Amino acid sequence: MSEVRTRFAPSPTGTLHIGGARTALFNWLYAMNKNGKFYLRIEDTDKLRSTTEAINAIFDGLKWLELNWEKQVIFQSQNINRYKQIIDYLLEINCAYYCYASEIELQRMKKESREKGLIKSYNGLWRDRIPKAEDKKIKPVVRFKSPQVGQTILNDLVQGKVVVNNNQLDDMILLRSDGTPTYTLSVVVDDYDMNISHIIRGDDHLNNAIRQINIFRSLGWKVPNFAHIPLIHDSDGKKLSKRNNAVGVDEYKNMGILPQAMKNYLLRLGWSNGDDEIISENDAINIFSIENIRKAPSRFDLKKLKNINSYYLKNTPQDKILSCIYNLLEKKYGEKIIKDNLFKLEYLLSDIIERHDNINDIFYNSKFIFNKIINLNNDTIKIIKNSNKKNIINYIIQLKEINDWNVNNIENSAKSFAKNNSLSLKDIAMPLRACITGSKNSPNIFKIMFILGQKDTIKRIEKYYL
RNA sequence: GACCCCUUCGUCUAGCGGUUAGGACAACGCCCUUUCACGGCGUAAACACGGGUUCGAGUCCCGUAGGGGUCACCA
Repeated sequence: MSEVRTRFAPSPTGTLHIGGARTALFNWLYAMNKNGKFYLRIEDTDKLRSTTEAINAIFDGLKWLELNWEKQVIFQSQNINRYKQIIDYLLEINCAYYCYASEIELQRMKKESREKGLIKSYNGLWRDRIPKAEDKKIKPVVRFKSPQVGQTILNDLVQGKVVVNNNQLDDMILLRSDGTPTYTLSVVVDDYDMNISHIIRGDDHLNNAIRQINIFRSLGWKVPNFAHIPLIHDSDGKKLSKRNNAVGVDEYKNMGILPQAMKNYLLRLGWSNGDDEIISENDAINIFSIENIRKAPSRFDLKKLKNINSYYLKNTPQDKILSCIYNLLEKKYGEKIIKDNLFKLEYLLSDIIERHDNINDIFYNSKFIFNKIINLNNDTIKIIKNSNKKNIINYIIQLKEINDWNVNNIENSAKSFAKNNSLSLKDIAMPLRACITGSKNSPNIFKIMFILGQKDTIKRIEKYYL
């Protein structure tokens, strides 16, 4: 069997779209599964819309997801001459022709066919026509001679057998009037030149596949395997749009999602292996199969992504998570403050991770460790206001008497104080939490007091109780 | 409108002719508990509809309805 080669071929018009990321993932997994190769091709034939920022965004997104592509990246803009050469050949073998139809004529044709309920918008006017001198005032396009009788059959690896009557096929444009080749043609040429064995892409390309198959055949080239995967929808069942959704992978990165979680989530969207939910990268490579891709589109669910993220957060080595947070801390605090207090974060990290489902929240809820001054919010103001001041002041005295400052002693002191004063532990713990962390939620407050140290702890309490 | 594709709990899905229709997320409840989480236990929740085929249909076939995609000198 020949080598499996897949490709991800985005057009660089924005960020790496989440749907594109999944397409890339599937292509990558399939190639890895078959011990094949995964290529990246930038479809930048539309120079107006393609930007270098967008190209870099694609690189960055794929790198973040660790979907490694073959070193050689193909840029379609660099293959223009090759495409033209193929178009010339198609012209030569009478599989393509010049079309001199004017814009007005084209519009009329389109209108007519709409009225008749036809799918074609071009009626083949110039198929067998020889241009007169006056026709040549118009810069022609080159059109493909689509077969007009019979059927074109696509045996799609996901969609199954798709049959289209050829009388519905348009003579699509291969070369624009400005002399640049179109997507439909470039894709075919590149996929052939790159020796792509499996084309895995969104099913919005399903109709294109039928047309492209005919180009492959005209050229006498072997038609690759197609797998058209369903699109990802938003929570309303519509195509994901920027308007209501975070659509770029960079947005999820900034949200504090781990790439492993993103990949795991994307993998399970439309693909499954029994009841497996958490799938390691190695397992994914081993068990991935196109047969298990569903045909129906699936909706994007941020809650589930976050749930998976929290799983990966808990199961990723802590130093890795620490380095993610470190980047955020560095922007907020100087290096010195971080250095002096990092051991405290390290001590509390697993307790903090347990409480949150993304890096940002972990960072946000670690700030009390580094902040010199603890500010209160509405919740904590209320807690302190409703607490018994005298009790806390008395408790501070007891705190000062602790000789061996460790978690057990601190906790026991609070418990015995509560007991001796007929209070519940909550009556002590909550006010402490409020003035020590500035929040009504936190990890075990006694662990926090321990790692902050006796002096700082008492200082923080006294700020609001003296 | 035409063509193509799709349809199991709210969501992601298992199921490949005989199941009390399973799991996960979310929701809700209880337990644990200094808070929030984690964890544990539990509740509620689905085969779009109508015809066939069959002893038997979520599973096969045909309609209907609904949803999606495509109909560019964009990719």
